[in-house]
Amino acid sequence: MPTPRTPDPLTLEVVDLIGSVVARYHEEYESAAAGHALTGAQARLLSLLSLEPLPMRRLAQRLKCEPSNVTGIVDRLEARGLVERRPDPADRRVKLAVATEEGRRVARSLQDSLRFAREPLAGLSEPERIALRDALRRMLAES
Amino acid sequence: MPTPRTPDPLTLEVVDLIGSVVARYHEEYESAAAGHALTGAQARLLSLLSLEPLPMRRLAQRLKCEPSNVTGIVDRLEARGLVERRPDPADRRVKLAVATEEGRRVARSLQDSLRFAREPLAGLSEPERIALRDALRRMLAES
DNA sequence: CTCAAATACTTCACTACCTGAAACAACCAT
DNA sequence: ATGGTTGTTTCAGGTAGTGAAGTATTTGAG
Repeated sequence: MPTPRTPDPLTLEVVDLIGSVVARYHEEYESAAAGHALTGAQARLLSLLSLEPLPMRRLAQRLKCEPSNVTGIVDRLEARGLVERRPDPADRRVKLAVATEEGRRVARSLQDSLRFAREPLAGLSEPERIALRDALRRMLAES
Repeated sequence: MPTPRTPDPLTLEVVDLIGSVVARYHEEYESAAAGHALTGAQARLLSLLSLEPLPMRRLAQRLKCEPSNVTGIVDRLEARGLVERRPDPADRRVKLAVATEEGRRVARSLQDSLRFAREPLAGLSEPERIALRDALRRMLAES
């Protein structure tokens, strides 16, 4: 019901800039993933697992997709020795996906190559970064 | 070669917030597209065509993918009457993809439902929006 | 305790997306 | 004229994603 008619040019420009940031972020993420012979989906899943093991079902929730889809992505990562399936001692229905040593190394290296929004941010002064942080926080607040 | 070791917590938080904005933007874009029975790729292509007809090759460049991929996406949009292929009078090799009347209507409706970064922006004052714009501009400047 | 419902995962069939190679037509420069 | 280049399509092959059906396990109601 809000969504003012005829948004002002300033707002339009900011929306456009955000679109550019999104596009740029994606490009860099995909290319960083490709640099490790991973697809975007594989990279996202592996990053999650580098923090902690997760049941397939939780992975699906985090990735906002169906569990049947996660099966395939984990299959492919498992075939490359980056991830393992382990039984959950507490519930024999669930399988924990856990990153292998190699998987964690790849995930770490991936993070390191994600320089976007680290380099560009270097061009901003501290007060500017604070202002940016606050603006982003407020944009995300109203969900 | 820059990429300072041990980035400060403020920078890390901003990077994280940008990640959230990107995720949110994508969710909303995909769901707006799905609301019109379009996939994300179809929606992006149709949006481009709603501005001007484009040769297949240009579409591939804009979408950053291979021309052979564009063929399929245009095929599916054409099957639904949202896009047409027209010969380019100036060069008989090229085919112009042009949005039909219906296609332009769908594209317009899609834009309207893309309220992200319009609603959230409403929470920011004008000086804040200007600061945000400048920060984004500078982030994108150094490519 | 028992057994029916719910939960976790996988498999299958299907569609979309995406790439790279090969084919074909049309253009263009020599 | 003709050989190289360009624009598009087709094809094979692989990943991503959904939804339905199937199996195993857990849980809860009686």
